[in-house]
Formats: sequence, C-alpha cells, structure tokens
Amino acid sequence: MGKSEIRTATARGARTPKKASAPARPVPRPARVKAEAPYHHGALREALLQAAERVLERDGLAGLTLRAVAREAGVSHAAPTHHFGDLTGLLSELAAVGFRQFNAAMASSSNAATTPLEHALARPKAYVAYAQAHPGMYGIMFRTERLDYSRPSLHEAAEASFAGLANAVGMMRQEQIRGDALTLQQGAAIARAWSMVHGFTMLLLDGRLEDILGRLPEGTTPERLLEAMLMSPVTGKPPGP
Amino acid sequence: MGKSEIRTATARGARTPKKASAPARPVPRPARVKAEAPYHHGALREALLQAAERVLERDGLAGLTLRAVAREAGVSHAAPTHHFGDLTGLLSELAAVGFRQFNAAMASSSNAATTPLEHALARPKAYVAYAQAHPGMYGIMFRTERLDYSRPSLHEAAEASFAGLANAVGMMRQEQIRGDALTLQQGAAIARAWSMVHGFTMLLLDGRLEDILGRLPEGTTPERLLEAMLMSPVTGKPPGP
DNA sequence: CTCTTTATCTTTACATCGTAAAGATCCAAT
DNA sequence: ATTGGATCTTTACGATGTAAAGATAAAGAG
Repeated sequence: MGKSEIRTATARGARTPKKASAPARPVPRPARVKAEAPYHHGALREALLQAAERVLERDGLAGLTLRAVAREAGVSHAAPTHHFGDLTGLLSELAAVGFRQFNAAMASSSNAATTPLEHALARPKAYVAYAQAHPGMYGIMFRTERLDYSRPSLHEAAEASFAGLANAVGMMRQEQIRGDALTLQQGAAIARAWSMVHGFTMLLLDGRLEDILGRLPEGTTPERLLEAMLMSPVTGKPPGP
Repeated sequence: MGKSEIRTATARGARTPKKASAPARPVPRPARVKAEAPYHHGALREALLQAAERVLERDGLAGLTLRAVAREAGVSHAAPTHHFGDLTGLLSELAAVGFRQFNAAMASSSNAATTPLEHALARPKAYVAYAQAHPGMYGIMFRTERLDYSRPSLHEAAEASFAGLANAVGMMRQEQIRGDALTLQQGAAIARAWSMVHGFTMLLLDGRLEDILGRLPEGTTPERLLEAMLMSPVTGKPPGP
C-alpha cells in the first residue's frame, strides 16, 4: 500500500463536461448509484454518516477515522470537515444516529410487552440487546470521551433517551414523574435502573462478566443473568427467617 | 514549537565520561534527582509509569501518548518501546497500577467500617471515591479498549479486584462463595453490585447524572444518591399497602 | 441569458503519533 | 580485559487530524 488515499470512485480528470444525459431533473442526486461521481456529491452528509456506521461495524472504534470514512464514501479525505467540522463533530452526529436507533428499539420493545412482568423486563433486555447487536454504536454513545453535547441533534436524542428511561421507571413505580423535580427516592430509582443496565452492558461488552458466567449453571445466558439481577432485592438477605 | 521533541534533561553530548563523583555505590540509581541523566536510566520502567500517571492526570486520556510519556520522563521517544513493547503494553501496565491502588483503597475503607450499615456502604463509596479522585486512571482501567489482559500483572490485579468484590457480596449475603461454582442468585448478586456501582461511576464521570442531580432536593451529593440507590428495592413499589 | 456569489469538494501542507530498524552506550559475565 | 547482551537514541516511514488555498458546480442577480 505505497501511496494510500486510494480513490474508490472513478478517475477525476475525465468527466462529463456539461451534463450530457438526464435532461434537467430538479432532484439534486436522483437514483444514480453506479455512474461516475460528480464533483458535488449532493447528499454527502448522510452518505458520510452511513459510511461511518459501516466502517464502525467493520473495523471497530479504532478504525473509525475521518480519512477512513472519507475513503469509504469515495470522497477526498478533507471532505468531511466541511460537514462536521472535525472528528468530534462526526462522532457526535453518529452518536445521535445511534441514540435515535436506540430509542426506537426501546420504544418498540416496550410496546410489544403485555404482562406487567414483560413490561418490567422489556426495556432492560432491549437495552442490552441493542448494545450486543451494535457494539460499535454503543461504544460511540457511551465509551467515547469525544462527544459534543452542545450539538442540538445529539443533545435532543440523548435527552429523549433519558426521558424514556425516567418515564419507564415512573410507570413501574406507578407514579407521575414531574420533569422539573424529583424526590430522592425517585432519583435513586432512575439512577439505579440506568446504572445497573448500563454497567451490566459495559461489563458484558468488555468480557468482564465471563468470570461470572463461566461459574454459573451450564448454559446460563447473559439475558438470564440480567433477569435474575432485576428480580431480586439489592442488599443483604431477604428479611425473612 | 518548531522542532518539537524537546529533551527536558540536559544536553547529551557533554557527559561525565567515567563516573567522576560518587565513589562506587552498589545501588544502580541512588538518590540522584537533579544531576545530568546518564545514558542508562537505571529505573526507567518505574519512572515511565510514574510519568504516565502524571501525564494522565494533567492532560487526560487523550494526552497520554507514548511520546508524551517519554518527554515527561526526559528520555527519547522510543525508549518506552523497550520496556512495554507498544502503547497497549504501557496502558496495560498502568491499568495494573490503577487496579492495585484501587484494591488498596477498597480494602482499607472496608477495614475502617464498624457497623453493618457502614460495611455495606463502605466499598461502593470507596469505589466511586477512587474514580472521582483518579478519573484518568479509572478511564484507563474501564474505558480503554486497548488493554492486554494476558499480561500477568494486569490479569492478577484485575482478578484480585473481582475476587474482593465477590467476597464482599458473599459476606453481605452471609454465605460462603466458592471459587469455582455459583448459583444464579449468587451470580446475580455479584453482577448486580458490580454493574450498579460501575454504571453509576461511569455515568457520574461522564456528567450524565447531572440531569438527575439537578432535579433532586437542593444540595444532594452524588454520594447521597448512591446511598439511596443501594438501600431501596430494585423494582416496583414496596409490597406494603 | 450572462455574470457573480456562494457552497461544496479537492489538493496541498504540516505537526503529531505509533512503530520499526539500526546505531550508540553501558553493565556484566566470562 | 574483552565480549555479549541489555538499554537507550537516532532515523525513518506511514497514518492521522486539521488548516489553507484552489477547483468546481449550483444558485441567484442583473
């Protein structure tokens, strides 16, 4: 790989000079999938985000660089700068995409639940399931230090995630949760639910629960362990005799 | 900063040729603190680890590079390679140091507890306190993907941390925990304790609990929230009327 | 319709980083 | 005393993030 920076798209020099075919369509970049790339991409921002997601799933967090994303999208390495400012910007927008996917998964799983027990377990299970299905995305959302929450898209998506969680905990406690004030018990319940499922997910993704899982009865899955975690008291023995 | 790679130590060319002063001491590098640096450092490995810890606390995880550590220690940028192999090696050894500090803090706080309630809360509080006092170290230990647990020092230190946790949970449940086998309830208790405190710590360090803390009664500290988390049942309302 | 402006994308450049390889220096065993 | 090996430095290379300047196409003004 001597020269690097290979353009995946076609050569740049010989290009249609004046729009030969396609007699004037209003849409900036219609259904063109395999023609030669024009100088102006037309929807580079979305294309870059999708390319970033592909790179992330394929090469992991370490492989997710600005230049790799540009390569994947078939544009010059400096093209992302114009749309995202810098790497933090790209990561932040990608994290926002992740939060939206995440929120959608949580909502649909919650809607599918019927019994109270299912309702109680649906969201935590969906939480872990999303992280296992998209470990790279989850890493972007919760492992990276380089996120800019002042970006509206990220702020809103993360906020919605938190609101959904708080709401679910409130429903489970059968009380209304006001947006602006919480009792210590309410706050503790929310923080406990979030901490538990988030901590479990991170430890699971990092392989740090293998020690426990390996010592459990044969064939115990992480899901089963999570269920058991959620359905027993926190500290000490049950107060019975 | 034109040339970079500034040597913090003195110039290299003019050096004592044959050990002029200090008439033959057995210790390789005695109490020399400010003399000119010899070609062979003598205790570079430990010096690099200490330098790395300083860089980490000063510049954060992003500033912790091999070259920055070498600079801080006053040696050439390639010197760390010989002792740690690569960046993963340095991070892994530094994480091992962190786990040892961490284990010591947990043990001492546990020993200082007297009442059963103190015993129950001492370790979680020490856990969070360590992470708040050394956020960089905690990040190295739990946020970095680039750790090599096949290194004996890291493996042992992390294992000891896990054993201490499992043991503490077992004590709280007033049962003996066997090393090789766990019931689902035991495993769930350990995973719950670890997930909860680890998740809480990560969310706290990432500032993601600000939303909750800000809505709590005036002046509620993270420690108080943690206490409340640990002392209430997990799901649903208490079974009373 | 033509000209100008502006947004988008490319090229070029530079400092920094991790890592490999070769050279310099010193300790230690023979 | 000499040689071998460990320790540290120098040099080099490819990759990355980012800035700046140039090229191109779309949009708007006249």
